[in-house]
Formats: sequence, structure tokens, C-alpha cells
Amino acid sequence: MATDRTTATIHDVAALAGVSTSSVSNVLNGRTDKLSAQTWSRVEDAIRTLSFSPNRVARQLKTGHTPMLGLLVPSTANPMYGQLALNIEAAAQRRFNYRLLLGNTHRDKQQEARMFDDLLSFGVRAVIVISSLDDERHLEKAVSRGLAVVSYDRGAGGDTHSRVDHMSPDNYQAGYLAADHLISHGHRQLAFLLPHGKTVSRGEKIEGFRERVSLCPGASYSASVVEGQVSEAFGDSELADLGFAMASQVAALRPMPTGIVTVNDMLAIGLMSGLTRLGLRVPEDVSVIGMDGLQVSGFVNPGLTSVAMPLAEMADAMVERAIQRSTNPDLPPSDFLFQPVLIARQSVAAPARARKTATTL
Amino acid sequence: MATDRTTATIHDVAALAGVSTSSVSNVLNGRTDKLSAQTWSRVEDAIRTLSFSPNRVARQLKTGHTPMLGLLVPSTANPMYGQLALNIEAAAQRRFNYRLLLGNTHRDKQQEARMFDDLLSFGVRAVIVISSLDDERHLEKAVSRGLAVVSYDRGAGGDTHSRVDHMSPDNYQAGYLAADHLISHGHRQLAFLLPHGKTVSRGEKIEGFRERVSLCPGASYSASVVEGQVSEAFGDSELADLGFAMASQVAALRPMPTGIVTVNDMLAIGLMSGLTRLGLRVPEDVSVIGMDGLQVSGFVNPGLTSVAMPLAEMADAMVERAIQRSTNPDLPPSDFLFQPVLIARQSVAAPARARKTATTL
DNA sequence: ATGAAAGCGCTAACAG
DNA sequence: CTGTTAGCGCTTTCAT
Repeated sequence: MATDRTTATIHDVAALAGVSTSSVSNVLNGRTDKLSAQTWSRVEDAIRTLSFSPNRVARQLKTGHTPMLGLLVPSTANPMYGQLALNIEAAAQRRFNYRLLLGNTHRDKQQEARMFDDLLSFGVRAVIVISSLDDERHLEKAVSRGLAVVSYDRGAGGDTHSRVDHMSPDNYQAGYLAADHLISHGHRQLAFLLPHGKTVSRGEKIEGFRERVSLCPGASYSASVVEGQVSEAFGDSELADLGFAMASQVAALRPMPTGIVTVNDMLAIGLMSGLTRLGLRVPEDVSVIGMDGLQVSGFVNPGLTSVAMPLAEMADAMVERAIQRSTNPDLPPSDFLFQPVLIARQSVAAPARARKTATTL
Repeated sequence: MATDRTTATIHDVAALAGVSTSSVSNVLNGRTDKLSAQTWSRVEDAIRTLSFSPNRVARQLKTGHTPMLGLLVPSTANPMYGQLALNIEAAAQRRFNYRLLLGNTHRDKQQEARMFDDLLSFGVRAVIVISSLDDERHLEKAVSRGLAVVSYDRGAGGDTHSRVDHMSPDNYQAGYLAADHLISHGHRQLAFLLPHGKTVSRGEKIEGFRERVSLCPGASYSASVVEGQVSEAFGDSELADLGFAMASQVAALRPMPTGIVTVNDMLAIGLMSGLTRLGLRVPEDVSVIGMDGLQVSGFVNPGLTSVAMPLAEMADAMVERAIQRSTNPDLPPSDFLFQPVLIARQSVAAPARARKTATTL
């Protein structure tokens, strides 16, 4: 039961096996050609009896590598990023035996920069960042300092000099699909909801949404973009609260929209709750569609129709890319787009046109 | 724009400032008494102009310390652990400037053990574990190897030899509160729902639940404990699915319970959804109460009544304890219990007794 | 007040 | 095939 503070080192193993430390090192690194089968197993035995495990810190100091991947998300309290973190951790672990260093940034550029500093000082060389802030200069700076950066949730935005990899769901397509779903259910008064502060991904979603609406002939269409006014008060951890609060903003719109797209599921979930509180029924009075495809969205009432992002695939691709690039910084930067898929549930139905205008007057 | 692969070292700083490396080191470590104000500022200047940042790996190799905290959760896809991770990361960062190494264990002892190995090999000396597995021997082993272990979600269980700290919401109290809430609303047929596989915390919750029920006089009470039968298929990432699936198990119970307590919120959310699908109304036909106090629970329909755990406080306490103990392993192990609080929402109402038995026959 | 020197545990030439 | 050796970048006695 005594705490044995001292762990065995490569020297202990070498001594016990009666070989030099380099031979032990060679065993550790699987260089089968450098040892006779004899010595090899002697070393292995010694390793086992001492239950020796190499000190990664020492190894890292020497090699400059460490099997660790940074992950920066706005907030793990948003289930979207919780799921993402799970998938990324699994991919890193399973495929590369990498561990995850996690940071919550709240989309704050300062925090992101601080985290980059720390990652670098820990010797971490690969990081996946979900920020989608307009300005990616701090990412480029991190690249200059030796980090392999994979940016999630935004395209490169035509920046051909970028040395960060971009992997993202096709946000434009997501916006398009959402609008399309509503329109094909007969909705003509649409709205798009987002928190205060436009990120790149939000902009892309809005574009797709608008594009689909603009394809509709006639002046009977309306499509408003509603930005949360309560700015500071709500961050990525309180999106549902924000959605709830925004219900009254929505209800005050004229013409009152019959179909609403939100930039993400938590916002939609909060919105539905707020709408219900206001006496509006979903989907009878107003249809709602979210984006993310959260697990929990299938279990709220009514089930939330949502544009789902292919999480597992993306996680795999991002991890692979980040780690590859950290090994080989000269890879040409990539710009991948993954296709989202609409999951239809109960929160969208055909609008009840006549009644709507009648009652709201 | 060139990638400057080489970062400044303490030698570069020393050279530029015209001092020895030890002086630079002394500046880095704030030993103001060891330098003249003169030299001090010369060194500081050099540090600034080289934008030098000390290599933590080298430092760690020397000192054996690294500002990193391990966190092992069942799955960050469960918002409970997403929120926990957020709070823990914030506390570690804010109060100690520590970073977080995250691992998802799926309550698998092998995974936990592997993670301990890795933490140790990375030189991490403090870890917070949410596992609440019956058997904590692997935790004690980790302690022996030099890890400061804080276990979440279970008491020490009377093990006086334990050298791991235990911090937990008062699960017994949580179970008690939940049953009490139902009973005081007039419910007499109660059930407690949990996934397959009893963890310590689940057992504690059940005990509290049972205790409160046993306080009721008369034979008119029934209290069943329903364990998910679908075992393997559902993990901590799919609790809502499990709850959904368990709705039929619940509906088949005779007498059919009018009030149901679930071991956590995601299970309750799934259950309510499944119940609704079965044509049962919550809370008119059956009341549901969860445990966790997730943010999203306030936004499902009906709002989920839940026993909330004091996340932020606990996160603070756990981080503090873990880091303190990693510095001073001889601290007597603690066993803290935090008090949960019931948040009443719409998922609990008085039972409609007569109707119930009539219709289900 | 400042510097020289010895390592922390490992890897990787380079010799033998 | 196997051993010797020189560091990786930092901290820390111990002299000066």
C-alpha cells in the first residue's frame, strides 16, 4: 500500500536485462532489426517485470512530438460540441493513440490565442478549432509558430494563402435545405433566427436560406433574418435561453412567419418552448426547423426537424488531417465540405394560412 | 509568412541579455531576490523582444510537474458531462492556470486504466474521474503510482483506507427529494428507472427513493425499480433512446405507476417522449421527475422537474482538491457531499387516480 | 548578485 | 547486433 513515488526508467530496464539503454529504446520503438530475438525478449521481460512505461515527457523533449491533440470548442455545455468532442476524442484515440487537450473558448479570440500559446508550450502540434470568427489571422499566426490548425465550421472563404485546413458541413446547403423543406410544406412567410453576432458559418447558412427563398416566384414571400438582441447576456452555453427569449421577437414580426429556421438546435429548442409559452402551437401555428441534428432534438415535444451534420465522418476527417499535417506541415491546405442531411420530425407541418392572419390581427 | 520552426530558448535570452541561463530561469520563476533590478529588466527586455515562452516540457522533465488536469467522464455526449467539463475546465483555468486532458470512458474500467497510464506517462498528477463503478481498486492503484484522484458521484462507501477523494452530490438525498415531491403531489404508485447496470450512485439514489416511500403508512403504496433490459445496446451517449425504449416497460407495469423517478435527466427526456408516443400524457396520466438539472430540461415540453446537482460548486471543489492533493499527497482523503435542489416544472402534477385504473383495464 | 555544471529520461547518430 | 555519447530546454545546487 506504500506509495512508490519512483517509476522505473529505461536505465533500470537496461540494467535488469543486462543491455544498454539504446537497446531498450530500440525495443520501445519496435526496431526489430536492431536486436537479436534473444536480447529482444530479455528486454521485454525486464520491461514487464518492472512494469516499465516510457516517460513521454523525456521522449517528447527529445523528439519534439507528443501524441496529443488540441480541441477548442465554444462550449461543451452545448450538446453539439459535447458530441463533437466525443467523436473527436474517439477518433484520435482509436486511430492514432492520441489524447485530447480540451479548451472552451466562448468564441473569444483572446482565449483562443492563449490556448494556442499553451498548446505550443506543451509541445502540442495539432489542433482542431471551432470558432468560425470572421478573422482568422490568429490562426495563421499559430500556424507560423508550428501548429497544424484545422478549422471547423467555415470554408476558407477564398483565402488562397491560408495555411490552415478547413473542414465544415456545407452550411450554405444546410440553409438551403431548411428553407426548401419549409417552402415545400407550403410556407411563404419565413424567418431565420440567430444569436447576436454573425460568424462565418451563420452567414453561409443565411445565404443558402435566402437563395432558396429567392427561387420562389411572386411577391407573396417574406423572409426575415432575426438576430438576437440580448447580445452579451447569452453565450454558447445558453442558446436555449436565448431561443426562449427570442420567441417574443418572432411573435412580434409582421407578417408573422409561419416557418422558422434557426441556426442551431439548441436555439430551436428554446424557441419552441418560448413559442409554446406564448400560446402558439408548434407545428400547428408555426413550424420550426433547427440545424445540428442533436440527439436530444429527437426527444423534445414536438420532435425537432433538423438539418443534421455528419459528425462522425467529420470528426474522423479532422483528426486525420490535423495529425497528418502536424507530421508534414507542407501538405497543401484542404477545404472540405460535408453534406448535411435533413431529418424530418414533427416540428414542421403545412401552415394554416387563413386562420393565422385572422387571429393575429 | 515563413514558418519559423525554431522557438527561442532560455539560452537565446541569456545571450541577448548578456547573463547566464540561471538568471533567466530566476526571472522566469519570479525570484526577485536573486537579481538586481538592473539585470532583471535587461532579461525581461530580452524575453520580450524574442517573445520567448519557456518550454513546459523541459521544465516538466526537470520538476516533474505540469499544469494539466485529467478529466474522465462517461461521455461528453451526455449534456450533464458536457456541462461538468465546461465548469471544471473553467475552474482549472481560472484558479490554477491548469489545462484539461479529457477522456471519455463509457464507464469501462479498461479505458479508465489505460487513461491513467497515459496520464502518468504524460506526467499529469491530478485527475477527476466520474465512474462510480462498484470497484475502485483501479483508482487506488493509480494513487499508488502517484496520481491524485478525485472520484465524482459516489461516496467513499465506508472504505476508510481509501486514498482517493470523494466528492459527490448527495445521491441519497436526491432520491429522497424526488420521491418526496411525487408523494406530496399525491402519488402512491411510484417507480424508479435506471439503465442496466447499477453504479454506486444509482444505488444511493434508489436507497433514498425507497426510504422516502417507506415512510408512508399503509399498503396502498407501490414502488418498483425498473432496470433497462436492453443492456449493451445503450451507453451513456444514448440515454434518451433508452428512456424512449423503456416507456413500454413502464406502461406494462401493474399497478401502472403514476409517478416516475429517473436516475438522470436524459433518461427522463427519452421516457417522456416514449410515453407520449404511447398515448400517455405527461403529467396528466403520469408524472416524471429526473435528476441532474440539465439546462435543456427546462425547455422540453412539458418542462422536466428535476433534482439539480450544484455543478459549479462541485467543479470548483473538485479541481481545488485534485490540484492540492497532487502537490501534497499526504492530505487526509476527504468525502464531501453536496446538496441537490429540486427544480419544479411541469412534468409533475397530481395523479388522476380513478381514471387511470379504469382506462388501463 | 551571478555563473558553471549536473542532470531530468529519453532518442539517435556513430562506433565498434 | 550492441554500446557510448551527446544532447532536447529547463531548474537547481554550489561556487564565486
